[in-house]
Amino acid sequence: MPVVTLPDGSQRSYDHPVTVAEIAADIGPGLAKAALAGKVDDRMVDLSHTIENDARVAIVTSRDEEALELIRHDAAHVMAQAVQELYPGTQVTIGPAIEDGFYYDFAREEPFTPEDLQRIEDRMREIVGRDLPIRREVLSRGEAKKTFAEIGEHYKVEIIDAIPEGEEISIYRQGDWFDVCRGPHLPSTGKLPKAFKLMKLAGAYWRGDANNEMLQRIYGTAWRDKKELKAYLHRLEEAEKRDHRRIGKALDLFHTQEEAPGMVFWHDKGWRIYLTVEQYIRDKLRAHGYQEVHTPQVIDRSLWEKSGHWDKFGDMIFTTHSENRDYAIKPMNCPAHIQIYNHGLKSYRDLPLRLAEFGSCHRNEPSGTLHGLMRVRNFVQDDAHIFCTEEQILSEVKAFNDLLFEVYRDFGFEDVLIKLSTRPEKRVGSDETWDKAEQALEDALNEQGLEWELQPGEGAFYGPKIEYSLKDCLGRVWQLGTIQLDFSMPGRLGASYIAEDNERRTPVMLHRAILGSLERFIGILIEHYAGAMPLWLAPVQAVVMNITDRQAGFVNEVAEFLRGQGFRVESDLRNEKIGFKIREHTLQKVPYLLVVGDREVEDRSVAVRTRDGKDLGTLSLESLAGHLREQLAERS
RNA sequence: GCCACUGUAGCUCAGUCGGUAGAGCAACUGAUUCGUAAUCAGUAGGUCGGCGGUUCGAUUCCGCCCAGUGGCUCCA
Repeated sequence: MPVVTLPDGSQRSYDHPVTVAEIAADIGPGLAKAALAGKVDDRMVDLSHTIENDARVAIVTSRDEEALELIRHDAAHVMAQAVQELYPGTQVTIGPAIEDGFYYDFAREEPFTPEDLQRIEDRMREIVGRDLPIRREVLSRGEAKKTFAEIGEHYKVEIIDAIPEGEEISIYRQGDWFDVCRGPHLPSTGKLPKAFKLMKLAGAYWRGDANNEMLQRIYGTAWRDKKELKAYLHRLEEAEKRDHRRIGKALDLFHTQEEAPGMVFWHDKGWRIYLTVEQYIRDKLRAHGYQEVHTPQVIDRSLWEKSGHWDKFGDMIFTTHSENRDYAIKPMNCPAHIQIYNHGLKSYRDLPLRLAEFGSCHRNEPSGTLHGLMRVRNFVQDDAHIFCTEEQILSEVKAFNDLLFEVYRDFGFEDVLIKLSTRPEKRVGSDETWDKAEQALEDALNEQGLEWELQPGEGAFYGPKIEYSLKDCLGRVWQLGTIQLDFSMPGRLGASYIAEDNERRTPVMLHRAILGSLERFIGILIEHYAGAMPLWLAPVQAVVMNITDRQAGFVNEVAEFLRGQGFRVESDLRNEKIGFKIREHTLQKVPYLLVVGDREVEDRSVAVRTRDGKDLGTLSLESLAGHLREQLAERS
């Protein structure tokens, strides 16, 4: 008979199998009322779950983190019930809990409208009000399929078919409505907090396959109480204010327009950031033993046919035509770098050879994927290709990791997601080579104490890779850096070197980028800093402003002095109140606001204020320049 | 590319149940010279994303196209 161990270590023994609900009631009536589910040996179960053997048991209430997933999953069910009540004939498919909420995919001819969302939400509240008991039933595979086939739920039948043999098939019933589901669920719909909101409509392919029909997905968010919901909605609003597209417009950094979809018009201020980033990387690469090269934008189609890109990515390549020749606007730099490598005979003594380029690439990305600076059709990669021997892979990957993290840290990024992708089914190269390569990547990550995630089978056909990603302000993950081994292209394009034993060998090629695309990286930077760039990146580092016309001459003198020291400084001599100017330049996120009145002219100084509203007092020009230099060195 | 939504002044947005449109900020002009987040007054500014259709008349209704947004798929 079961002995139950509670989280505080206390034990209760029962002379009969007990349900989680009974245990909760046994502990106290308050807990019985608050109980939402149970956790038995760390597995979430329904309150009605019966415990027959000794186990560790915890009662899950709305105070527990685990309750969130439960609530969200239930919200999905309640939404599905509401939809089917309101729109008969709609089929349900799947509806999981996700980060911050839930969704459910429906199959229905007619599209849902934003007004429908309000109706559905209202009906959900009504269903919660009905306080329908939620009951679990186990069915045989045949029964389950028959049950859903009878009511015309064909997708559910497919789902049941996909459940592995031997696994229990359970359905959950609330009122007349039911769904196949592993559970667990709340004991009744009345336990679902009314802290949910339907957020948006979207299309989604059945089973995530673009060849399948498109379903209608409704996204919602759900929380333990109204306060949490409100906080979440507030967080979304705040995140929206950091959106790089919005800031890019407000700070006059760049724009895009219809005539050049997916391509960026960089304005003066945005381009200053761009050039600063580029120059920073250029210096780093030089210091780490890279050569910088530059290759043509337009290259004859025959080279892309040889490299294999024409066949594989033909529809993504922009082309142009002249005098009976077809050209590709280069979608990537690697074949061009191999052309440079191939000039002159290479010896093993030349390896590793590292060729870097700020390579402008054009790719005709599908229209639906474009997104501000994050996903564009014309972008510049901080690209480089390292030609080396198999033995050099490990040390090159390690050197790259060091360089990458050094760069990310300088830009203020600490939170990097790392993924290692290994051999896919369709691939080139021997298993032995893949073994060695994958091992080298893994060893490099482990030896450097980095946390990473394995993505088996996700590598390119030509080699395994590591990807480094950051999140944007809305939590969307964007890949920046990558290092990919390539066993295919050097051979295809005839790259070779003479080894120690005088044999001709094919080098391994490592494709690598730290920022990925400068466009995307700057997008991430803008969101990370909400437009308030650190001094070294700020397009305008300081604005000098006068209080009245009397100080105009000295303002110009100050601006000249600072520019002479290499700072990006502007002056604002407009006939406006000082408060007005301060406000404007603060909103423009200028790090230092330098005010000159009669007092400052008198002792040849400036009153220094930061964009955060901090008053640094009155400084002489020399001490101000010194302070700025310090801040630059700290990259703060 | 697929599904849904959106496209009105430089920006943010309102509006027209079909009779050629309005606010705030910005711009311009004038006054003001005022010490740390918005000085006052006036003026000007729009083929209502593009092309077609219905209509006496379309920014408004319908169709197609383009672009953007949110997802899905994709991302060498």
